[in-house]
Amino acid sequence: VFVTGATIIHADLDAFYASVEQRDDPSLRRRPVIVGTGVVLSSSYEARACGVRTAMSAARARRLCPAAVVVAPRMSAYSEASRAVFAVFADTTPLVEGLSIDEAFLDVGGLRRTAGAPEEIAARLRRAVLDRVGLPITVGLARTKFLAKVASGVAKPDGLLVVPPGGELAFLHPLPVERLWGVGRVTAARLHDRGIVTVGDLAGVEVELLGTILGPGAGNHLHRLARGLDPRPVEPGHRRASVGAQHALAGRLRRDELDAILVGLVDRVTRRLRAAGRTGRTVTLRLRHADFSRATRSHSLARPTDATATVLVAARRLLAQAGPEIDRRGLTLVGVSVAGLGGADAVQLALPLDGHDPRALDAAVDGVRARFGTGALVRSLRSAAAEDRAVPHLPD
DNA sequence: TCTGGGGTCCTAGGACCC
DNA sequence: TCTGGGGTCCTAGGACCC
Repeated sequence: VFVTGATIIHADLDAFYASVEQRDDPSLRRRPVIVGTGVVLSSSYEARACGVRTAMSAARARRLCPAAVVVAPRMSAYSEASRAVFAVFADTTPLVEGLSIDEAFLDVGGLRRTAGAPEEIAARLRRAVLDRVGLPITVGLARTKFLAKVASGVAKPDGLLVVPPGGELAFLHPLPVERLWGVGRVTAARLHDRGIVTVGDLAGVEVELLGTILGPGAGNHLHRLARGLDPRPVEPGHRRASVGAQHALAGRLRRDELDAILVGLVDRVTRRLRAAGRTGRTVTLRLRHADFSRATRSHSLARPTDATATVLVAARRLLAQAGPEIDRRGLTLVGVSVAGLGGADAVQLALPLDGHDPRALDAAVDGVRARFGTGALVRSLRSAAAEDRAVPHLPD
């Protein structure tokens, strides 16, 4: 058996949005802070002490915590803080896999000679994020991604927890099943019904029985996790697979108001696609009814697109298709997303290079990038590939 | 308790293909 | 005419995550 040390870090900023607010406004420090005026998007640990939780209505949060300061979210400030933190990650190791705006996996194996032991790297990373960005961050260190993630969850806030190799099951088995990544309200209730409360209980259940409770896929997955088995490597360069926007509605709307909202959503999504140099094929309309039931309608285009008009036509058709259901049940949320995204990687692979002067191609590519940015470069490469031309046209 | 906005992954049936 | 075995893609729903 080949035993390796714990080299995978899960780094997770504490109460991210609320911490950015406390960093930027000293009067908020050490006070309960709630971010979000409709529902709670994030809350400081001082607010959590009163029982405030994410996704709770802001009204209830105020009742629980009358002393709290409620602030409107500032998404651009959070994006900027996220970029700064990911820059610290990138200075630590090239093997960074972002999971969301405020968390990532880092593989620090192989850095022992240049950067020291993983424990030292982890401690230094926490200090660097605090010094350079001014935000508290919790780090879990373990042999697998899953265990590192569980460790950071247990160590929060402002903590560092190492799961020593060989000590994985002793760490894992006393924990409640809710700690497992992928066990939410529904799965936890199903497990509790059968007396499965801890991860150790879960590990003791036959995988076949677990399959009958949760379905074979989820049963197999959780059974492996409960025994500490998770071979997934840290994969840098993960790209998002969809781009969406949604809007919650208050009360009944006229048709033209609904269409105006739809246009706004499609515009937001396609702008973001174009800014990222991405295109997508599958347009999905997301609906929530007055009784909070949900529905989706989707359509796959013949070709990927980032064009507002193309996506809007598809979205309007899907909305018309859902019309009768909307009339019956009312509508409280509408969303549009585009998935099946292609990008630079796929385009580069599709470029025909045989028989062409690679220097001329490089010069053209560099020219587009320098003058028009990466997004325009990707689009021109894509159109070149689609028409089987080696050298992309420069955009107007 | 009364529910925002952004995502990921899995399952399952049906159409269609070889 | 009816049929096996293997596969992909599309659509819809649902659980889950931050």
